[in-house]
Amino acid sequence: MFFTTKAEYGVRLLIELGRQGHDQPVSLKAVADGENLPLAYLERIVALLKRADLVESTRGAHGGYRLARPAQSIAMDEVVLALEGSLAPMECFVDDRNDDGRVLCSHHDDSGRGCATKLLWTRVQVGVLKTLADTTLAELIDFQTRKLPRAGDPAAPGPRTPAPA
Amino acid sequence: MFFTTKAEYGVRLLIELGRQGHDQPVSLKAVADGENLPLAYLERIVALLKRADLVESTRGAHGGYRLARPAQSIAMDEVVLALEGSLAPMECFVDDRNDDGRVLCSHHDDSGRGCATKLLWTRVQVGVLKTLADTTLAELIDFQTRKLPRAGDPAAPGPRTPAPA
DNA sequence: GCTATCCCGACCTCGCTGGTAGGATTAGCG
DNA sequence: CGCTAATCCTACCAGCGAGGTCGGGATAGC
Repeated sequence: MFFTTKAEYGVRLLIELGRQGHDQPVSLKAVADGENLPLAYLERIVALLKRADLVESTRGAHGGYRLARPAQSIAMDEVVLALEGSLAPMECFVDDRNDDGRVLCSHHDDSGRGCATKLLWTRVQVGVLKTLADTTLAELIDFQTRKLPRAGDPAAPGPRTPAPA
Repeated sequence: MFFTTKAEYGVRLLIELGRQGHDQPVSLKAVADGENLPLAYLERIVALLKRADLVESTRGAHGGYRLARPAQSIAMDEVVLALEGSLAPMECFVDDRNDDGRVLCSHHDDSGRGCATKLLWTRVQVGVLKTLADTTLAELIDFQTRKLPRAGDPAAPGPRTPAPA
């Protein structure tokens, strides 16, 4: 299991924000109802996105959230990093403070020499980061709206519709 | 955290087996001592590798394990899959039986339509699988022996050595 | 038969995930 | 000026899987 539900819920939240325009904020309750997610949990998730400056909020009645930048310029590596905290494939990748004597991997005690597994995990990590960085939020929004024509829109029967903006 | 210590320990075990020849089996105790890993835990890990036909065992005194195939033909996707069980980036990827009403993701209830996150996770999964499949055990063994000249071998000072073998 | 080794299942502890509870603050609106 | 809808914040909790231990059984060399 690579990612937790934080990433799943957070990405779906961003997609919902992106589907609405930037003109008016969207309340978390609306997203929670629409996506069938627990509201209280969503609150904690959106806080992560706000701290990463991916969304901005408006408090008070009729407040809510909206994207802080256009969806085209939001890459998923930034999103997942904000939601999951890190993308280390192995525990020893998180940081260097392995003060206690536990020998989870030889990356430290070997002092860099001959750690073959680190080569492998690094390759995987770089690949994942690249995959995420190559996917923008706009791409996901487009993928979704292309298939879900906004709940009650008898036109556009097939996936061949040219997306008339 | 993508992978658990099972993958880490299992890969290091395979590397140790590969560094020894195929002529005589290597006991788990030797590996556990050399890599400083808990023996009892290693036993359970090697069982996974054996079930996947990646190693073969010899029981009794002076028994042990050895690679079931040459290291060149062992790709890491097979190894990691055997050790971790699956490589699903998200819980709903594990299998399709989501009988209970939990709404972890919309992949199911949406019946395939409009699930943008699935697009993202699929991309990541495919990328990881490809990265792992492109790395063979022989490559890791080579990387390791090139830097650790078998504990007391003043030749081969730099990484430029042409790996005689 | 002794010992080294593989084999197997039960058990345990701990941290994290996923979520809830309850409130404080802020702002539109009549 | 309240009321209400919303963001914000902190503490709490249950379940589960990771990581490991333990004890014992089977098997083969000497």
